[in-house]
Amino acid sequence: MNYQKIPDETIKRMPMYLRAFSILKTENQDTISSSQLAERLHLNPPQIRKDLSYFGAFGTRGVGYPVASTADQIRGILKLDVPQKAVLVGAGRLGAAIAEYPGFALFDLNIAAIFDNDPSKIGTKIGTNIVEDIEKIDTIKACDIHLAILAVPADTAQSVVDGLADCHIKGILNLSACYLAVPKSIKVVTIDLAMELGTLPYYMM
Amino acid sequence: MNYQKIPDETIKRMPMYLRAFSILKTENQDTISSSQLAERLHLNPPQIRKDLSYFGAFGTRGVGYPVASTADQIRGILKLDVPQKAVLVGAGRLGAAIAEYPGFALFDLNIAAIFDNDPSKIGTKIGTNIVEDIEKIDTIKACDIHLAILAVPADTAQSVVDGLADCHIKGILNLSACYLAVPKSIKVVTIDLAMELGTLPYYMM
DNA sequence: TCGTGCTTGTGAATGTGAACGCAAGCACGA
DNA sequence: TCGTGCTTGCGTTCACATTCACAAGCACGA
Ligand SMILES: NC(=O)c1ccc[n+]([C@@H]2O[C@H](COP(=O)([O-])OP(=O)(O)OC[C@H]3O[C@@H](n4cnc5c(N)ncnc54)[C@H](O)[C@@H]3O)[C@@H](O)[C@H]2O)c1
Ligand SMILES: NC(=O)c1ccc[n+]([C@@H]2O[C@H](COP(=O)([O-])OP(=O)(O)OC[C@H]3O[C@@H](n4cnc5c(N)ncnc54)[C@H](O)[C@@H]3O)[C@@H](O)[C@H]2O)c1
Repeated sequence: MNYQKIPDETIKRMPMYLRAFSILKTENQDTISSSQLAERLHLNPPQIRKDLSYFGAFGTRGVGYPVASTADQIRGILKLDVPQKAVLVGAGRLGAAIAEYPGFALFDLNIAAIFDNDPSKIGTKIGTNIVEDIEKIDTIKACDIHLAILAVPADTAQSVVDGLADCHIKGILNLSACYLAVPKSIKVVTIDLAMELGTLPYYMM
Repeated sequence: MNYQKIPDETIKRMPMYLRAFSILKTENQDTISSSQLAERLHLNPPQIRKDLSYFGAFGTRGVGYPVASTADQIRGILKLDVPQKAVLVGAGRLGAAIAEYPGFALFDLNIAAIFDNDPSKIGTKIGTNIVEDIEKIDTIKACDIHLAILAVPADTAQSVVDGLADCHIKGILNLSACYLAVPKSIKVVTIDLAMELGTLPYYMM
C-alpha cells in the first residue's frame, strides 16, 4: 500500500487542469507536455507533474500527457464524471448572478433548485429554476443534490446551514463573511470578496 | 533594523481581524485576548499573536489587545485608514451585484466608477454610479483610483487590464477564470467561483 | 512597594508544500 | 533490433507557515 496524503493545494489546482485539458480537447491537440501546460497556466512544470502523479501515472515519457484521457481521469478524481447538482440558497443580487452564470457547465455542475425566504421572490423564475420557499428545503432530499451555494446575509447563514445539514448536503460554497459550524461530513469553502479586496491596498507602494 | 518578511497568509487574515475588531468596537468591548478572538474566528491563539506581532506589539501582557487602537493599527497596515476608491469594469450580472453590495464600506472601500462597453448599459445607473464607456477609462487617472474590480468575460479581461495598467491602477480583483499578465507594480487576486465549486465533490464520501 | 496571576511576544520545532535534478523509460528512426 | 532524444515520475532539498512552550512584563491588590 503506497498511500500518501494528497495536498489540499493540489486539489485546488485540479479544476484548473481540468479546464485546461477541456479547452485543449476543443483545440484538437491530443498531447501536451508539462512545460507547455505550465506556460499556459503560469505554473512551474514540476508542480504540474507532481500534482498529476499523486493520482497515478497519466503521461507518457518522451511525449507528454494525452489530452482526452487525462481530462477523463481528472474528472473522475474530482467526481465530476457524473453531473453534479447544486442547490442555491438566497436569490438576491449575487444569487441571481450565480443562477444565470453558464460557466459551471464546463465542470458539469448544475444548479437544480433555488430557495429564498422572501415571498416576493418565491415563485419567480431565475434562469431555468423557479424560486422555492426555504421552508420546503426538505424536498431536495429526494433530488440527489449534495452541493449547496450560500448567498444569504451572514447573520442568517448558520440557520440555513443547519437546515442543509439534514438534507444530505456534503459540500457548501459560502459567499458570506462568516464562519459556519458544520458536521465533519460537510466540507465548506468560504469566499469573502470584501476581504480579498481589502488585502489589495497593502501591496500598493 | 529588524526587518522580517511578513507571510502572505498573514496579510490574507488581516482583513478578518479588522472586521472582528470593528464589530467588537460596536459591542463596546474595549479589550480582547488572543484566545477569545481565536474562539470567534476559529483560529488558534498563537496564530493570532504571531500575526499581530509581525507589525509590532499591540497588546498588553496580562490583559489582551485594546480593541479601538488595534483596529486603527490594522487599518493603517492595510492602508485602509484612508478611504480607497475602486473602479468596476463590467456591469453585467456579477458586476451589478458587486456595485450594489454595501459590505465593502466596512473597509472604507468605495466603488467610485463603473465602465462597460455595451451601449445599452452605458448611461444607466447602478447603485450611486452611472455606467461609463470603457473607451473613456482614461478619465480615472484624475480621480485617485488605484483599485479595480474586473467582472468582464475571460476573453476580454486581458485587454481591459492592459488599459488599466496605464491608469495608475495598482491592485486588481479578477473574477474571471484566466491568468492576467501585468507589470510587477500591479497586484492581482483572482477568484474563480466555478473552480472553487468544482473542488467540493472531491471531498464527498 | 512588592508579589501574584494572567496574557503577550517570540525563538525554536514541527509540519506542509514547492522546487529541483536526475534516473527511468517510451517513441521513433536507423 | 538497437541507440538517441525527450519528457515523465519521484526522491531529495529547500522555503514557507503553523504550532508550541516559555520567558517577559503589565495590572492589580495587599
Ligand atoms: N453582492 C455582492 O457583491 C456580495 C459580495 C460579497 C459578499 N456578498 C455576500 O453574499 C451574500 C448575499 O449577498 P447579496 O448581495 O446577494 O444580498 P441580497 O440581500 O441581495 O440577497 C440575499 C437574499 O437572501 C434571502 N434570504 C435572507 N434570509 C434568508 C433565509 N433565511 N433563507 C433563504 N433566503 C434568505 C433574501 O431574501 C435575499 O433574496 C451576503 O452574505 C453578502 O454579504 C455579496
Ligand atoms: N455571474 C457569476 O456568477 C460568475 C461566476 C463566476 C465567474 N464569473 C465571471 O465574471 C465575469 C462576469 O460575469 P457576468 O456573469 O457578470 O457576465 P455578463 O456577461 O453578465 O457581464 C459581462 C459584462 O462585461 C461587459 N463587457 C464585455 N466586454 C467588455 C469590455 N471590453 N470592456 C468593458 N466591459 C465589457 C459586458 O457588456 C457585460 O455587461 C465573467 O468573466 C465570468 O466568467 C461570473
